[in-house]
Amino acid sequence: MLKTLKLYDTMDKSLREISAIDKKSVRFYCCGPTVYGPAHIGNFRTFVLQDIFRRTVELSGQKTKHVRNITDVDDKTIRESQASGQSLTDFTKKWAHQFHIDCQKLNLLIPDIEPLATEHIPEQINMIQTLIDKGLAYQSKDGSVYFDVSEFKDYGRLSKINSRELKEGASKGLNDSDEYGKDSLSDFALWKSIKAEDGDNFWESPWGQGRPGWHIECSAMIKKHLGDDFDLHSGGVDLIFPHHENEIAQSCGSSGKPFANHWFHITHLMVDGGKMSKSLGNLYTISDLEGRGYHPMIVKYSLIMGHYKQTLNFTFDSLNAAKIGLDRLAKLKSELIGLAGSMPACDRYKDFVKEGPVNLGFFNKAWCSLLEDLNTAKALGALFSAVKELESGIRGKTLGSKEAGKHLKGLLFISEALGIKIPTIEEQHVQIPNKIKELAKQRWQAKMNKNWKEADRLRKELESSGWQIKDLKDNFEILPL
RNA sequence: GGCACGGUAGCCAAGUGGUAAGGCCGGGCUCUGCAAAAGCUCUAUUCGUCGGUUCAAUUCCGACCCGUGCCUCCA
Repeated sequence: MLKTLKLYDTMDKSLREISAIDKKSVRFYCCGPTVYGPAHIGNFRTFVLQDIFRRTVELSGQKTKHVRNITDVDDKTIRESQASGQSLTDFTKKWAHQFHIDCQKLNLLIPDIEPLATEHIPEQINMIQTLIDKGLAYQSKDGSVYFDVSEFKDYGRLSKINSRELKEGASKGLNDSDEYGKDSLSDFALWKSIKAEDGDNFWESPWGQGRPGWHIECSAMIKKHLGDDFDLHSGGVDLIFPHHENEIAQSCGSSGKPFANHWFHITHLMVDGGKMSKSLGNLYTISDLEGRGYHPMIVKYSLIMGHYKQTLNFTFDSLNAAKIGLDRLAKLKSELIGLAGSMPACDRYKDFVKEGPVNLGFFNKAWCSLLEDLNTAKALGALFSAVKELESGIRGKTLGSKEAGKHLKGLLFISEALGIKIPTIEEQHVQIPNKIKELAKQRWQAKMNKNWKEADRLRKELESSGWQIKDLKDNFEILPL
């Protein structure tokens, strides 16, 4: 019998089991990126956790339906596309493509559906019309449409904010209520009437030309692809208010039915103990870190070193720790393969989904940690306790071939659950130029002749070319520095 | 001001009403022409501060100090 994932629910403030409402598949929605530039590692912390959520659910034996949108129209995409001289479509396509490349580098599973906001304008208009018909929304003089928060009693339930506090908010003067003519400060835009600076970026609607508000995009896409009520909705903590609160108001308001059954929010990433921001120069993208020599898998590893409900402090020290940790896993994997004689028949994500978490051996504790509120930090701790055991078993030659095979499978299972690709030593092997090989051979000769001076000189020369020599018992290895 | 979360070794980070996972760094030792690698091993009497409850608190309660997030379009 398989165990089920228990996950914290922002709405209930408690751990709840994940199970499909329709008994068939866990339908979940992730607020995806707004494509106006490259996503940074903070964004990816969220996407990585959503990916691990899906993997854990699937590996524990449940099917999923994964929808993650792309927001390809909003103030920023319009502004930036104009600045770049490209059409909104060309511009957002470019950045959506970059996003997909980064996702692939991070070994994220591809969602079943990845809807674009601009391809769901009719659905959004329909929902807005329903809200107007139900008396939950109104049109202002300029043709914009607003949600009337005072008409929706449950408003603030997710974010635990009541309407009075909203009005007393400390974000003085930052709203554009004057510009758009809202009745109340807490009302939010469903449809924004066209403004001069929008250029060609507008759609026809019953209320004139304009474009949808941010929140309605998600509500409409969820309704279309997942239905009125579905299993889980997720995103970064900053989306709790107002984005998700507003989605609830729109969706429940228009359908009269429940919305997401479970809310999963991932806490922000910090850099060197502080907030990430462009102005501080501590906002990193996957490409930035690749440029500094950190493989995306190292970045991914460092993003799961803490529990998702906790702010995680990203530092280069932790990146280096991640790199070394990954190397250690790679070495163990190679050694286990060697001992077992072959890779297990079942070694890919799909195989594991079919087979489930059986015979995890030492890795069982790590898997259980994931089932306990996706505790990746604890899982990593348990993973390395297992690594330690196996390393000592390998050294002491107490680990048999059959045992090695079993543990290898456990290791592969847990790395699939985390979505961490462990390269084998062989896979890590890099092309060594012939010139370097020749120099290394010469150094070995010199060493054999006990010509230490010459051997050291050659090693220095190799090092200055970026290669390191590691002497073994009766031969040597060449490694990149 | 309101709401929420957090402060655990040099760094990152789990955890629990009964006396602190794991990783990185660092130290010692073995090995070694040297170096690296590899192996062995050590590293928080203590969990922001001060009180309270308790046989027992880092873990529960209160106060305070510090940090972080959100408070209308930021993952």
